[in-house]
Amino acid sequence: MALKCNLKLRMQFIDELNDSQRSAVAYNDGPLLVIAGAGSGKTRVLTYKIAYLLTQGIPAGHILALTFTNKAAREMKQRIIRLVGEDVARYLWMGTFHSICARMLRAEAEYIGFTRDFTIYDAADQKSLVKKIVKDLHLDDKIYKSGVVLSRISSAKANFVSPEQYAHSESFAKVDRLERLYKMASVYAEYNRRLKAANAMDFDDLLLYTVLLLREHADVRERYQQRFWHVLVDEYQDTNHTQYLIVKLLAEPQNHICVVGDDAQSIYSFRGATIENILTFQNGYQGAKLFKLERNYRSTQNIVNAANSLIHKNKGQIYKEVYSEKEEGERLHLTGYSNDREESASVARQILSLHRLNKRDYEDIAILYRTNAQSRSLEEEMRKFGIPYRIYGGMSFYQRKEIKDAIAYFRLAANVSDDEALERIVNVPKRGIGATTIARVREIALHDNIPMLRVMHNPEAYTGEISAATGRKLQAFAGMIQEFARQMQELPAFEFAQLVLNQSGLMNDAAQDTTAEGIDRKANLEELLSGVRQYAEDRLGQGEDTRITDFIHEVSLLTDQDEGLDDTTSRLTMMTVHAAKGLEFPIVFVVGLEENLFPSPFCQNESELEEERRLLYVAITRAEQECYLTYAKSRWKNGQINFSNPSRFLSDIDRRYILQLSAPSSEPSPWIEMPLQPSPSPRSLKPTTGLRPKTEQQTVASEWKTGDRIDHKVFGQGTVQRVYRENENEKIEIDFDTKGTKTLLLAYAKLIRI
DNA sequence: TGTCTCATTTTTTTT
DNA sequence: AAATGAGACA
Repeated sequence: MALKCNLKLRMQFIDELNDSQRSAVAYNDGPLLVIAGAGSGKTRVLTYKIAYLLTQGIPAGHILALTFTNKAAREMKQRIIRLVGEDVARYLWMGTFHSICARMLRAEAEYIGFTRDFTIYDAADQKSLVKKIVKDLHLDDKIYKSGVVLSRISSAKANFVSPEQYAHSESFAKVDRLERLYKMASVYAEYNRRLKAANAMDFDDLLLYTVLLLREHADVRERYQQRFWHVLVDEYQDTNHTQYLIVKLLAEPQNHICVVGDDAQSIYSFRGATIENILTFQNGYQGAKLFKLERNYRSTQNIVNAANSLIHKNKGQIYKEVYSEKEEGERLHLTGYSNDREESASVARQILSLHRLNKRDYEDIAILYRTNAQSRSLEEEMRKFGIPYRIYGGMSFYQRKEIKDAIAYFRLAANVSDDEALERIVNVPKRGIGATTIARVREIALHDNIPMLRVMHNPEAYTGEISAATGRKLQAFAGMIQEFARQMQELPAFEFAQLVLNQSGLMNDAAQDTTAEGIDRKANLEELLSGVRQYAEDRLGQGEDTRITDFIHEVSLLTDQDEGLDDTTSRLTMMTVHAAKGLEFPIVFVVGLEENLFPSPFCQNESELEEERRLLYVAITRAEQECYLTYAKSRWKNGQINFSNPSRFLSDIDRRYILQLSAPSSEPSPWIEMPLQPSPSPRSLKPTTGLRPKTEQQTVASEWKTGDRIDHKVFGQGTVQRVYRENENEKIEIDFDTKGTKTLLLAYAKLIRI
């Protein structure tokens, strides 16, 4: 068996690796730093490195590989399985820092004063907690804005700075003084205290507590050090100081460590990532060997050269000259438009033309932008032109209100101290427990230092503060949760989820609501149930029944990159540049290349500007064959028109590699007809966030009837032809006088009654 | 307590 | 343009 793998691998060594890649894979004499230029086969090196170690007889369970996304981990594992077979690769420790840390922390929870069912607070939980703290400490919420406070806390945690150290840190205090955040250290301390009281961690805590665990407990540390014979880290340029400490603690004392990264692609410093980790690697690991991968296998020469000319405007990087030996290729196309609508429309038109005339697959095309908000106008134009698309980011399934509510019930049953989950659902569906009551319960809980649920269990103890009538409601709720907590131990995940959705009234509440949203909510809850069932089935055969806690733990670490892409239609991809990291497409459009957008208006100092430049470098180097750059002279932003100049980065790119085009006329090219078929598939359309029913501004199809005159943002004025239902989505068919075409719009299409 | 209306704010990227 | 939050009122 081993021999067979060895042979197989050896053949692929010869076929698929170049000299530098091969040396990096086979080097086994100490710490290893691989600087891998864009498209130079970084993932391939890691994959082969791991496969190589496996064929050397290192058991999979002794190899730890840390990646940036769950998706990257999954894909790498698949590739390794293809090289060495599943039975060899199955036990690899492979995942994001966060998921691996969570796994260790749950196993060792009691060492750090948590239980193994601790909750991971998401961004919404964090925000609501910070708001409460700011209020309780009588601070001004205009100054202590939740976003600002959280980014300060996150930055402290990314640098492994405790609240005590924060209070004495001159560098943190200096920044805080500028923002008048004099009490930041107290807010941070209280925030941590309450997370711990709730048996909860935020994302940064997963890393931070792992360091504490390993540092404070020699027995645990040694156990893991003995488990991980080899530690490999992908995207090392985007790790923060806390992650550096984790890696160091795990890799010692043998330091069989291999990190791979590209300083030119470091784009997460806003999240605490520090390029220092890569720059000083050789100081931290004595005798570390450096390999550089400089040959780009992805893009044409023009694309690589253009990207190089851009990135060379940055100072302070590890010197490397990325080159391509592919064909010269087309120059980058640069086009300016008078406004964002024209930009979107022209991109859509060009994509339609690439598809129809050049026979390009939609799957081969991506549109990248700086901010998620830019997707909206692009989305409208794609629908107008009947181009199938997929948008990453924005609101995902697990962020929908009804799903978060359902999961909050699960969370509370699993962790009765989870006050954020409790506050979320204590009155959903309505139980007559209002804000005043909740505030009182919170106050008591805080004072007695117990979970809110405990207070609700025996309200008689607080007769002065809680009336008997209210007390009964609280007790009923607490009793229900207690019952859930009990059932959770006995029932398998799916049965439990079903029970909770029914007995909590969530499902019923959605079913009663016959508006389009109600129908959607019910469908989503059912989808959640089938998701739970699917999850449980996938894990069956491991012996035990899957519990709901396994499901929530997994879900709380999911990102929208990880969501099911089970449809097979060829679709155009739209995403932020950040989300595109690590991906590649034959054709890439980078839109919105303007001052005050890309680079972002928020960054003022030179180093932040350099990060934006690296971001554009990442964007351009996603392209294999063709790259289109666009900007608009004016753009809608916060309900206002903004005028701006082309991005300064455009002049950083050597003119030799750019083909500047004048904006085409806004009329459609004669050879491209408007599509006859309705474009969007229901799945790809997400309801607008926080859609409120029955307001004047937004409306749903069910509220329209045949003959209504309407005005649509894109299509202009028209008449409603008919309203009907299909696949749980209501559709409305409209005849637009101005265009003379019939078009289908989804229920959530934005319509204005005349 | 719940619902409706009006005013204010928004500044990016995400595990 | 749209989401959030505070205040009025039933």
